[in-house]
Amino acid sequence: MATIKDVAALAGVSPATVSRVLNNRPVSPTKARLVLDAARSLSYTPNRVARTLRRQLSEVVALVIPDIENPFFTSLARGVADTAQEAGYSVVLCNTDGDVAKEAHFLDIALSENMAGVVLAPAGASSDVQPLLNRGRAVVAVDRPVRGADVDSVVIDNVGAGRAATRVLWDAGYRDIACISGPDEIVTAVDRALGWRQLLGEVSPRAIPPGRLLHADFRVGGGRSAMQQLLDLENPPDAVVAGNNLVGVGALQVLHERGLDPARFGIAVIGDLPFSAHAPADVPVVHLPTRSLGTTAGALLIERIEGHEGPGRHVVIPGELGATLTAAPG
Amino acid sequence: MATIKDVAALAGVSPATVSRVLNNRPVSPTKARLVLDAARSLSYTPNRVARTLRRQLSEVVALVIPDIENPFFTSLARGVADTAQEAGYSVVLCNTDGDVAKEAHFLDIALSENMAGVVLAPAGASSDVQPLLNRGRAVVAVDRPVRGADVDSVVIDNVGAGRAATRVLWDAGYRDIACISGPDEIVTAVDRALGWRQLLGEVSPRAIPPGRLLHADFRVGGGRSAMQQLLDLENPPDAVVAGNNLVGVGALQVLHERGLDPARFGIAVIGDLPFSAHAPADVPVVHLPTRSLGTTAGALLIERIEGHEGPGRHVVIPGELGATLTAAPG
DNA sequence: AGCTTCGCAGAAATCGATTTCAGACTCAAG
DNA sequence: CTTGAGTCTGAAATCGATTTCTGCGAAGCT
Repeated sequence: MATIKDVAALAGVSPATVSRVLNNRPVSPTKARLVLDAARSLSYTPNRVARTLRRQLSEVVALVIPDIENPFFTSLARGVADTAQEAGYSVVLCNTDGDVAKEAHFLDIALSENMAGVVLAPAGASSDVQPLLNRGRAVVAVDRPVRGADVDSVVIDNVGAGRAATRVLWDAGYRDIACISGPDEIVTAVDRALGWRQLLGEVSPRAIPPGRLLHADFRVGGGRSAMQQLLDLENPPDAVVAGNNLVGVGALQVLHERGLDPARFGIAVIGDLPFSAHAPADVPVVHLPTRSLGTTAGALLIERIEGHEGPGRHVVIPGELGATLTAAPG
Repeated sequence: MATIKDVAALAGVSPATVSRVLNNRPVSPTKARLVLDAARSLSYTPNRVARTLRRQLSEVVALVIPDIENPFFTSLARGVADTAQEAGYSVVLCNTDGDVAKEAHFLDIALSENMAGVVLAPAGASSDVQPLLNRGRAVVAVDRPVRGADVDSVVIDNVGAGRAATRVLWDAGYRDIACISGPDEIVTAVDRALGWRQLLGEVSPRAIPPGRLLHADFRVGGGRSAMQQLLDLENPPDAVVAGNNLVGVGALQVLHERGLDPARFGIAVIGDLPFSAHAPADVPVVHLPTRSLGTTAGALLIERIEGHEGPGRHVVIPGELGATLTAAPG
C-alpha cells in the first residue's frame, strides 16, 4: 500500500507538498503535476485513519436508531445516508434495540472514533450527548427530541397525525374509536394518543369509554395482542387508530384471522404500511415522510459540522393523510 | 478529553505502562492499580483512531449490501451486526443501490479506514476485492458469490427454493405455473428460475408454454408490472412463483386490485413476506433464513479476522417451506 | 562471589497523514 | 542597491496510541 512518502519520493518532493497538492493548497503547477502523476501511478489513496488522527475529525457520521428492521427507520436511514454521502461523509448505522446501554456504547464509540457527528433517534427518556457536545461534535435528534440538551431536532407532528387518523374514522361514521399507542415513555406515542383524545373531545359529545387507549409495544406483536384484547372486550369498539406502522400490521393480521373485514371494522394507521397489499381506500394511512425526516436531519447535521453555531433548531414535519375512507361502519 | 499521557501523569507512570495495563500485558499489581484508578478518575477512553493507526487494523467491519430497504437485507444485517458486536466489532452499513461504482467506493473506504473485514453482497457480476485480500483483510460474500476471487461465501440454496415453491403449487393442483424471477445478471434470480424449470420438467409431461418466465426488477414495482403482464395474456397461467419477497408483494397487490383471490389464483413466494397480513395457508412462502445467513457470514468473517487461513469455504443454507397450500385452483 | 536469566518499566520509534515554522527565492517599490 | 512583501517548499512537530528497544534490579545457578 502506497503511503504519502512513497508518492513524495517518486515525485521528488516532500510529503508536505504531496499533502498540499491533494488538499488544493497553493503549489506550483510543475510540482503539482509531478505529484498527481506519481499518485496515479502508485494508485495512492490517503490513509483515512492517519488523516483523522491529525485532523481530529473523521469523515464519518453515526446514525443511531432503535430498530433497523422497522421500515420507518430504514427509510429514515436512507434519507440521512443520501445527504451525508452527498456531502462526502460515510454513515455508520448503529442499532440500539431501544436499549439505553447500547446507545450509550455507540455514543462512546462515535466520540472515540472522532466521528464528525451523530444523528440520534433516542432510545429512552434520557440520552447523554454532553460529552459529544463538549468536544464540539455535531448532534441532531430525529423522530424524538433529546431531553436536557440544546440540540437540533427533526420530528413528526405527532399530535396532528393522531388527530388526522382519528378524524378520518370519525368522518366515515365510526363513533367508538379506540387507540393502540406505544409505550408511555416514548413521546411520539404519547403525542399520537393525545391527538386521538383531542379530536374525539372536539367532535364527540360523549366521553371516551374506559379502556379505549392501549399502550402496546410498538411492534407487530404489540399490535396483535392489543387488537386481540380490544376485540375480546364485552363491548368492543367499532374502529381503531393504530399508533404506528408495525402496530397497524399486527392489528390487521388479527382482523384477518378473525374474519373481520378492515373495510367494515374501521382501522386507520399512523405511518405507512410497509409492503401492504391493502387498498388505501380500505385502510387509510397517515403518511409520515420518513425520508424527508432523514434528509432534513442530515442537512442540519452537515450544516453543524461545517460550522453552523447557535441555539438548537427544531423542525416539525407534518404527516399527510393518504386517502379518505369509503367504507362504512359494519 | 483525557489522553493516555494524562493518565500516565496522574498515575505517575509512563504511557507505555498505561497501555500495557489496558491491554492486559504483564505489569506489577501495584502500578496496575494506580493506572486503573487514574483511568477511572479521568474517565479515560482510548482513542480508537490512534489505536487503529498504530495497529493497522480497526475494530470495525463493513457490511456492503445493495438495498437496505429490503427486509431481506435488513434481517441479514441484523445477523451480521449481532455476531460482529458479540466479538467486539462495530458494523458500518453501506448501501450500494446495486450500483457497482458505489460498491467500489465503499470497498476503497474499507481499505483506507483499515477496517478489519468486509461482508459483501455483491452488486454486480464482478467485484474487485483483490486490494482488500492483498492487504490481508477478511472478506466474506453473502447471498451471492464473488466471482474471480477465492472468498468465503454464504448463500441460499436458490435452486432448491425455486423447486420447493413450484412443487407446493403443483401439488395443490395448479398445472400452468409461471415464474417471475429477477434480472438475468443476478445469479440468485437465475438459480431460482432454474429450480422452477427443473421441477416442472420432472413432474409435468407437457412443455412449459412460452412467455411463462419473466425477468422483472427484484422490487415491488417489478413484481407489479410482471404480474399485470401475465394477467393480461390471452391465456394467463393459473399460478405464479414470485422470485423474491418484494416481487411477491407486488404480485399480491395486483391480484388484490383485480379482485383475484390468492386462495384461488395460486401464488407461492420465495422469501418471507414482510409484515404480511395473509394467512400462510393462502400464500405459501419459502422461508429464507436471512438472519442465519447473516450470523453465519459474520462468524466466518470473525474467524478470518482472528487468523483463520486456507481456501474459501462455501456454506449453502436451504430454504424451508412454511406451509402447504390448502386452496385449490380457481 | 560472579554470571546469567528474567520480569518489569521507561524512552523512543512508529503508524501516515496534516500543519506549523522557517528558509529560500522572486519581484516590486523606494 | 536595499528593503519588504509575498510565494513556494521542505524539515520537523503533531495527533494518541502501541510496540520495540534498552536498562535496571532481583532472583537463580555454579
